[in-house]
Amino acid sequence: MVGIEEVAALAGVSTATVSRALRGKDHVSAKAQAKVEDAARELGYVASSSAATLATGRTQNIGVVLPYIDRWFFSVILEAIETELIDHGYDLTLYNLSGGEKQRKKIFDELLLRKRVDGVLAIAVNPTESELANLNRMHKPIVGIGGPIKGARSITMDDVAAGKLATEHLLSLGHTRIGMIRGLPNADEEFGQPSLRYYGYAEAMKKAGLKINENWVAECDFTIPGAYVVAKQLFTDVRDAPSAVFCASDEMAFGAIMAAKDLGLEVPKDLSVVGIDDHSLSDFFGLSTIAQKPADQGRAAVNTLLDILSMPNPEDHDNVEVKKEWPVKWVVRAST
Amino acid sequence: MVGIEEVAALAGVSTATVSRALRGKDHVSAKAQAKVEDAARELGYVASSSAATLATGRTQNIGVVLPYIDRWFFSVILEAIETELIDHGYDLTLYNLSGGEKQRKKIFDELLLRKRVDGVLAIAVNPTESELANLNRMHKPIVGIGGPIKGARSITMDDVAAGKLATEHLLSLGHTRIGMIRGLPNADEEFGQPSLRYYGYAEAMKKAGLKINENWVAECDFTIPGAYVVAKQLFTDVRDAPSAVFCASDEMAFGAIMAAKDLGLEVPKDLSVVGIDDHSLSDFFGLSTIAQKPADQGRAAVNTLLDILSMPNPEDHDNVEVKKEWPVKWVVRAST
DNA sequence: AGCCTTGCCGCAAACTTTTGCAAGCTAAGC
DNA sequence: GCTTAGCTTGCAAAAGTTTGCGGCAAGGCT
Repeated sequence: MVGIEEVAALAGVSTATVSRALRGKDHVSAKAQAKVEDAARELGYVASSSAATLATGRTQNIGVVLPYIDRWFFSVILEAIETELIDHGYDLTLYNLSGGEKQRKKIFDELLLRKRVDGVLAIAVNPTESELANLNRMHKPIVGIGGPIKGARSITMDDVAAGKLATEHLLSLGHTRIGMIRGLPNADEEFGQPSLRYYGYAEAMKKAGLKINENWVAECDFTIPGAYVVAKQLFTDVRDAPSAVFCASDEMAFGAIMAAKDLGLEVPKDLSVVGIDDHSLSDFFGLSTIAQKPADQGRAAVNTLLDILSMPNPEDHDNVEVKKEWPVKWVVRAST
Repeated sequence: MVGIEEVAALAGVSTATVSRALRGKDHVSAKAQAKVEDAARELGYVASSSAATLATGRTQNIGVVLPYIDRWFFSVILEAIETELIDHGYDLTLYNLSGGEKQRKKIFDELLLRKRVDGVLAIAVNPTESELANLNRMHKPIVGIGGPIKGARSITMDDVAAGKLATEHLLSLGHTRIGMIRGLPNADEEFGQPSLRYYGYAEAMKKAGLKINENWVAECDFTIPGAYVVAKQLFTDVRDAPSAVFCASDEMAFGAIMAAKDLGLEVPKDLSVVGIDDHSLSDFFGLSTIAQKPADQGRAAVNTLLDILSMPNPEDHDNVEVKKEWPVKWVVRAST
């Protein structure tokens, strides 16, 4: 293949000058610059990134670790991260944890340490202490999204506060018969979001002096069909049904709204529904919800990580703010 | 950082032996093997992939190019590809084309050519001749999914046949008043799926001796809300509404089903609906559809690409079957 | 005219691993 | 005991780029 030497020969300069010219470094005269650019274009030269990595120690590549891709939150965030990284001249290599414990071990103990990435973005993944120690040893900074990583920077919303906020919104509308559709507590979410959002709900109810009716709290996975089934049960109990329901995610709320419709209930006349996420379909369903803007979170995480990487000496890394609490925003629509 | 020399020193062998032992190559005695493994473990050594790439010319990394991530077809396929690649010891680096023409040029003319990937998987992306020529020049094989790439291997379903099949299903049920919700013809899909599926519909109608009623063909984007709006119009025209509708995608079909419900129509009594995809929610909606199994397509594409890469001399690459027509499968549920 | 400064450029080392080749060792066969 | 075959091992070159350092040229100043 055509290497830097061929370009140097054609341009009549040394490889050092070619390297400097092509990366826009100082100390290259305008005419040398032009000659090199012409030669490179003519030969169709592009530098080998492995050789560049070897020489510089920088890969210009970020590893992204996440448990799912085919879910709203994750795919939105991934798309945003990818675009932001490309804009900054970085590549993205993807590690999906869906392959179980063995695969996770391989990813953390080998793949991320092989000088293939400069840093790591962990989305809703909580590294163990030893995983974190390994990354530290290799000077690979990590930034978390969707859950606070102990000892690392992370961008994450306060799930308890969000649950509380959503519930208080319903309370402020005068509701007292408030139910909740929450995630399965044993779901393999690494940070226990299913429970956190429930705690917020419980807290708000308690503060308002209301007791929680256990018949009004249902558990299911974070999907439309899951919520549809439990919601139908929840609303069927005519003599004692909630007048409002807080769903731990927007997709659950969609299921709840569809269930209500199928039972002949009108939203919000007979039933108010709120969710958390501001999913792309929430507008369509007229769902009042708490926006967590995953794309913005993703971009913020990228920039935090790139800030860390731009610090020349690793000991400065700790000067970066350890935890950014992500602001959430109310979006009130027709469902309340 | 700890390199291969430290390991060699600790194990009391040469770096050559360390390299061979750690990669399970022949000609290493059992005791040397053990010593090396112990030393490597003790030092926490993992080989630098850039140095390995430089020496071998193989990156063990595949570039995946796609236009969207946050869409059902793409996220499902991506998840499947990632898992399959990891299983085969490959990494995946992701290139998202959402950044416009400039970004696309950068990706094809630089990023993919830098010896950072061994091959390319293009999902619903149709490379130009010059993009393809560049990849060829660099001996980077490419395999396409979701559309036939001229001059390269691809895994793709026959969209015309699928459209025909779906329409014939409705015909076989006795329907004659068959409408279609199709994609916008100017949508920036690279292979014109929106039109292809319509052609299949048109063909089937013609074959059955039926004329297409232009009032029964609506255009919208490939989303639930988009289809909901046009479906509502389609079904409202009481004196002359279709009795069945073929939707170019399952998500459109969901929108159509919801619109029908909101108009008080019963599916399938008053209206039959079919889609294409077998989306994860299709079961929930009881939608009859044509399954295209994107995860299987993704895995098949990975294996095709890896087959090509395993051939020692590039001229053999052409012996790989040029185009695999992907089989589609009927899934009949309650909507017809 | 000579000296100094400034700016440009090239030499060569360095980054870390893989692998062809040759050499060394062991064991078996005569 | 010697030869030979065959396995194991080490040496050193090679992969392609970046970059510190020193050299050189040109231009300005005295």
